[in-house]
Amino acid sequence: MSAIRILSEYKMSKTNGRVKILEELLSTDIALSERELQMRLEGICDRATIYRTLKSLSQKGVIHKIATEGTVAKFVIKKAPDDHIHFKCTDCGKVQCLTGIVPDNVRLPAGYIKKETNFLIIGICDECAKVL
Amino acid sequence: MSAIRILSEYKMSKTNGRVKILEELLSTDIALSERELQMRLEGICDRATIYRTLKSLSQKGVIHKIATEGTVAKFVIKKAPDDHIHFKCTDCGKVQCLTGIVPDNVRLPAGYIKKETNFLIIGICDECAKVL
DNA sequence: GTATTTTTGCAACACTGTCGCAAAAAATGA
DNA sequence: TCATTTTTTGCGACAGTGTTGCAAAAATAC
Repeated sequence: MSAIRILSEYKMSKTNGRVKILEELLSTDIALSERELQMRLEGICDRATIYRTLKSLSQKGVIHKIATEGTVAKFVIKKAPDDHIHFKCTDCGKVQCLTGIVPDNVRLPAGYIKKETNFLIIGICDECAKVL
Repeated sequence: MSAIRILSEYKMSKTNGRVKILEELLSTDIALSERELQMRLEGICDRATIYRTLKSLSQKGVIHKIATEGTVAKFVIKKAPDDHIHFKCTDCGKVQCLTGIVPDNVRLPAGYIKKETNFLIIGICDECAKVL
């Protein structure tokens, strides 16, 4: 799916900034923060624009917002099914989707309604563990 | 377990602020942010003290730091086993532990090392769902 | 191509969390 | 108990995140 096609689908104007932000997100499996996006885009657009775009895209369900233990939120394209797990490496700092691992047994108690999940495991990724 | 006893156990000085913060956390199942603690403590101590106390307590494993989708971290006394799930209600904003629900099937891929988990389900809690 | 709608960039802002440092409080130990 | 040592506090300053109002600019509609 191309950036432009996604924007069309959700009836969002195809501005330069949005296209570039989406292309950047589409090009990686690693979750990016606003700041990391800004670095990669080399000032193609303003901070506020990036925040606004990320907000729209996550409200429309195109990307997933991940709360990590720090202060910053990170964002990834939604490819995997909804209840998958994210992994944050304390060594290299990368946040990635762990596709294929869906936690079972997460039935909520009676009366609770699920809207969304945010499952994060913090530890050391395979790459960094090799070097240890 | 009393606040003072916990502080003794971890060899932390028993200052007024720390005792009150811990008592507040012990008195509820709902996760609180620094801000919410400050409101409840009515200025008994400084912002910085609350942050420092929360940091120490979570490093020692007395409380659990929960990253919610917003910017703020929330904290609860650790009662339940480590891998339990937290629930955030979008209606009343409360974050609570869901004891008794431990997700199965969360084996990490080869090479990954788990340190900590942060499982959050976002939705509507039983109390708020009743009123809908 | 012009009119309308949407989005941008900028600046300002509120808020979270951290830190250094001097003053204050708690622990130590005779 | 009181003096000494150690730890913690409060304050102010700070860096970073995310949001917002508004005029200018860009994209869409006709």
